[in-house]
Amino acid sequence: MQLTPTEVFKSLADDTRLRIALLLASAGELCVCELTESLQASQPKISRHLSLLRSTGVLLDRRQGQWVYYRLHPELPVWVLSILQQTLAANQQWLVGDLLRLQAMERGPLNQPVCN
Amino acid sequence: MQLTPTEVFKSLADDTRLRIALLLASAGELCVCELTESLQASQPKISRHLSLLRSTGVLLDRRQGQWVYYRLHPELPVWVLSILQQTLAANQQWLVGDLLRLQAMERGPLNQPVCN
DNA sequence: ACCACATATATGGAAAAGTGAATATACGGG
DNA sequence: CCCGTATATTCACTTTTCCATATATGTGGT
Repeated sequence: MQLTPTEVFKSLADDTRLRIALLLASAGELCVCELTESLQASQPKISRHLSLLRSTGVLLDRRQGQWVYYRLHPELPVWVLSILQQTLAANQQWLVGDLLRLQAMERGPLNQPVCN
Repeated sequence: MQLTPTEVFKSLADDTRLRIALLLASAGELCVCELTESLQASQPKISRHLSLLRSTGVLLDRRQGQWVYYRLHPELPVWVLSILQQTLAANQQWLVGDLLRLQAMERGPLNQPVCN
């Protein structure tokens, strides 16, 4: 994963993608339907942005049953993690709506997401 | 200066602009001709990117005689400064060529730039 | 006033990014 | 095997971004 600085910033230079990355930095792991609900965006839109973040190596996905879970790539360079956390810490207000909608989704048994 | 996280990342999501920002984070203040030489780019190209960074509030300019000096905006939110410094520290290799060309430009008397 | 240099802006075109709508694929359950 | 749900991809389109070239503005020196 040869992630140049410009590639990193390009990856995060979109409202949807930045919110996704910060939500994952905050929550650890989320499935597509949780992100779709939290960000109030169409499913294809979320999926396309996830695909981009995955292909640049920022995110890692994991399929479990019907759901696909995304998280920050565990081998993300430390400085990238660091800027994500700095951005998250300094902009909680900007994310608060998304986080509230996320909390409002109760998880089912076995901690599985409940998607509509 | 209401700088949303997305605006910040968009501002830095270009090779030329990111290099400019990191060079300024490293050197403090540089004039346009120093940036042009350091980045080996055309003057209009540098100027356009500087204009963008200035209009988003990331950079501040100061005219002195024939030269216009740019620096990071002194009222830049701390988290933005922080991510710039993290990015700089972790990617010195990526900038080394630009920095060398910068050093190679001797400044004249009164610490004024020597263009060309 | 003119000239040389530094910097900024305008113009036009090419490439890339972002989007909704439709469709495709994958999985689990009956 | 068929169906419903979750996710991914394709298509057609619009918007944005980036660039090179040309031109304009501003400054200092002669």
